[in-house]
Amino acid sequence: MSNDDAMRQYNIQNYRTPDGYTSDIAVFTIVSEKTAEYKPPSMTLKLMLIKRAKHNSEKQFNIEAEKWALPGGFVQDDETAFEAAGRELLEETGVSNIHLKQFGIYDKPGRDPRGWIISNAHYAIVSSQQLAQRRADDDAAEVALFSMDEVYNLNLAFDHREIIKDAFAVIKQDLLLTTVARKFLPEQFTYSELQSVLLTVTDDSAISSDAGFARKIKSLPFIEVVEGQKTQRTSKIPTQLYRFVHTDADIIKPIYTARY
Amino acid sequence: MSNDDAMRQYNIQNYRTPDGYTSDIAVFTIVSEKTAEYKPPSMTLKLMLIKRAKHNSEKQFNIEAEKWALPGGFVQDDETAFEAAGRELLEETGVSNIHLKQFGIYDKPGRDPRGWIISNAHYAIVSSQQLAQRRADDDAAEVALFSMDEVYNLNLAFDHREIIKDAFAVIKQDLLLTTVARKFLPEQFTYSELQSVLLTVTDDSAISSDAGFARKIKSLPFIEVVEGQKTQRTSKIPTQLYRFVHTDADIIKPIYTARY
DNA sequence: TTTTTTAATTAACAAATTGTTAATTATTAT
DNA sequence: ATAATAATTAACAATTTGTTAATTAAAAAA
Repeated sequence: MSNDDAMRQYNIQNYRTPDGYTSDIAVFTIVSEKTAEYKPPSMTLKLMLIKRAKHNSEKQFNIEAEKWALPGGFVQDDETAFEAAGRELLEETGVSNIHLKQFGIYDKPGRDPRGWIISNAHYAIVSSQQLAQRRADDDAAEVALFSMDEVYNLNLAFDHREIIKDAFAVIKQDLLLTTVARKFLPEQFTYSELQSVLLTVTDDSAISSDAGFARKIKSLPFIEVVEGQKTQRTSKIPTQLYRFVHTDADIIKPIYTARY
Repeated sequence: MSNDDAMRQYNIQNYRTPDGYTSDIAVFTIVSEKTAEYKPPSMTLKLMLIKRAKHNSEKQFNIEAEKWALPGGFVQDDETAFEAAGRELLEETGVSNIHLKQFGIYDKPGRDPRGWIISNAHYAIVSSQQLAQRRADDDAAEVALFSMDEVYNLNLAFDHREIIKDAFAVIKQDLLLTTVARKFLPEQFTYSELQSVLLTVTDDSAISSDAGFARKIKSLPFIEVVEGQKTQRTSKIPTQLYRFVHTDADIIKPIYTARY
């Protein structure tokens, strides 16, 4: 029997099929507040949300209108949800070539009043400079950035509160267990800039200690000194620049061999 | 506008919707070969696969027949894929109350010749004792366990080669970065039993060193000594038993504070 | 009964790393 | 010239690791 035969055979079965497949994106950025010249920045991790418009482009009332929501939309039949996330991020914010990672599926029956709709959730890392050029599209009345604390006081659409909670947990974990922090930093960075990024998600004393972290960064196998490159953007004294080593293999340090 | 209105409005849109939503499960087990009395076991991580039958229960030719595949099936509209995974695992192997975790989505257009079918992949951890009582159902002609090496020589259905590759990477990571190893062990275990589980996915010398690991296990905050409990199942000399501490909070040890 | 064998455990100790506080450096601002 | 300050290094005790060897307790063999 050919696959076509099998397909026809499958079609006669009376399974109900999903009413839609959406791709949602938790867009993270780090807002770097420069308190003064020659000072390391103070960073805050923020999530971009859109306020769903009252009406859609055809002047009809929108579902879950006027609630805050993750950007996203329906996946087309010629693309993956990952590709859809990239496309929608471009439509929504005008940015491309963004770090994207799939992190969860939301498929609880009844989660979307429009029917059986499966949401595939991703997170994105966008620099605040890139986001500054964002533009709202038809469906998005308003765009804003919220800190972790602020998000939980909002009126959120669908099950986006749960998705956002998971997104924060995943980005926190990834920032500490992978080298994804590089996506929040320029190609070359100082120890205090990397430290600031990590301190947005942890208060580990081994990371917050300046002397300790400045000593440790030099022995990390996935970071290298950029010889002869210094900057004065974080202090009066010219400061050493570092970069992440290009490597595909990810580091796994077992919890069984760590110090406690 | 009510949600019902919005729903009607949505329905008139002409998006194509998926033709199916499936839940697949990578069932892992550790086969413990007892080489002799009073010896620690030698363990191998194995994946359970089913050989797709030539015909289905209605005597029709099966799609991707006679290839090896992950167990799984269509998600129903009144359940999540996670729940479907549990249900299918019960139908397929007769085991319930199994550790399950969602790890990936496979949605590339054309991945399934039957149409636009989205696969939600999970891994399960089942003891080999539980699997021993497995039973094949109508769709599964044959069931077998394969080591990581063996799997890659098989003729695998759909895109299951890719899913399995990811499943092995995820279970390896989880075994080393979480306490999920407990699911492969009895409630109380010796240091060498835990060590054997970990050595199925790593050759880290800090774990393979007996003296080192036996010393280290006593200082891990998520493992505790079971006072006064000893066993002789791994050696002539009565050996201390340990257990995982009950805790929900997961341990995150940054790669930035590890030793290299 | 004595000896051998073996996994678990402890001991021992040098080497490496960390935690911590203080000192030094290089530059800007006053 | 002096004060201020982030980065960096120094200093050193405390902790942890890597490593090898010794010890323990029970079973098996002689």
